[in-house]
Amino acid sequence: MSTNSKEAILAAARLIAQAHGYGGLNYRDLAAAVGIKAASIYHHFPSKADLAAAVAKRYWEDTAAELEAMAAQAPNATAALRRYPQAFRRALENDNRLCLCSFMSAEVDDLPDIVRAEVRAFADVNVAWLAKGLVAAGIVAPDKAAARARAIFAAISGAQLMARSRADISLYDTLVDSYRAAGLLPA
Amino acid sequence: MSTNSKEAILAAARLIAQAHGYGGLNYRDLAAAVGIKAASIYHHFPSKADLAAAVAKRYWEDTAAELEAMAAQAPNATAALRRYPQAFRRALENDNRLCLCSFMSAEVDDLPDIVRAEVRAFADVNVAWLAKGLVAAGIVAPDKAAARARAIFAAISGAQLMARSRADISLYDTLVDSYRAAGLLPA
DNA sequence: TATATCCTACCTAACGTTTGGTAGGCAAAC
DNA sequence: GTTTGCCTACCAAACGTTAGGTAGGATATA
Repeated sequence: MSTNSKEAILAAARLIAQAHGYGGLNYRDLAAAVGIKAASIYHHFPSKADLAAAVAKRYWEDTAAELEAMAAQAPNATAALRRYPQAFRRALENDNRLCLCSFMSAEVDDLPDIVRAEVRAFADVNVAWLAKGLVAAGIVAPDKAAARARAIFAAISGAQLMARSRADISLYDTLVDSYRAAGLLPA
Repeated sequence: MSTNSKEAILAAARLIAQAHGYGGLNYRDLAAAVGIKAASIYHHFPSKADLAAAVAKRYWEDTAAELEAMAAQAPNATAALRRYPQAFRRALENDNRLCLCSFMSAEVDDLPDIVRAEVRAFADVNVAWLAKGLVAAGIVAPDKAAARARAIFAAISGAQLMARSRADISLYDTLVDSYRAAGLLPA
């Protein structure tokens, strides 16, 4: 259980923070989820801020890898873009959880600086991937790609938030459909 | 200061919850903001859950009144719809705050039932107003108005969340512009 | 080969602080 | 003379964090 514990802490903390936020993440529950004692977490992370920053960093790194894999597997840029909402759907599928960085965006005033930086990196990763895809698919001109990418990211985040508040994953699907029908997402 | 204190508590609690959420709302800071002692809050509200429910209820009541006034003042339904994003912009203008119910939607797992019910009522109020306006403006058919209204509400919520995380109100404006350009909102 | 030293991973126990909430009193208003 | 509004003074529980210790494995020295 050498390096495994650190990874287990990271994974469990992510799940807790996706359901309860940074403020709702506490060492006793986290330790219990991992199967160790609260004080033992300090062997792996010097503080809650460092832990949360590591969790958020890992979160956007995993998301970046997932999006790259999605782009690589799709037959073309349009098909990859069409699958983008699936990435956010998975959090809802996973016990009605929220995107970690949506939750932390709400808590931004109470976040340590190092955590806030990682939360912003998550948005940057998403926007960059979307912008690249929008240009490759010929949907928008390169100079307008970033703005459209941000709009898609924000709208998808909002859809996930609303669906979560009702614990209704089909609501997420119909919201995505509405975005497509309205022309925000490629149909 | 008879009924005034109760109103002052309600108002101060709303501002705190819009910045720090339900979990971040605490009696000592709230009392300090009002200018009384923490224990005195219990004279007006029997518990934190009751206080938060009252705050959320007042929040959607105020929003409903504000939206009705907006509809009444606008020359037509399309003009009223165009002003909808202004309602959410005001929270950002007010020290980069978030919609109370967006924050609480994220915290939904940790909310007392009576609070959760009021949070959902807020979304219902917004969706109903939007749906009515969309039909009146002839933008969508009556049977599709609710779905489109939900999409607009979710997208605007997401835009506010993203803009808040960057403390950048101009980002909110460009997101709204993008929604208009894409066809989600009436241009 | 035996032993001394160090590191890793975790523990128990407690720290000071903050949390929501309670008990009881006191002054003014009705 | 009871109700209203707020107070002081607490409380138990939970919070992030620290101190100090233990068991076992790796490494270096004799």
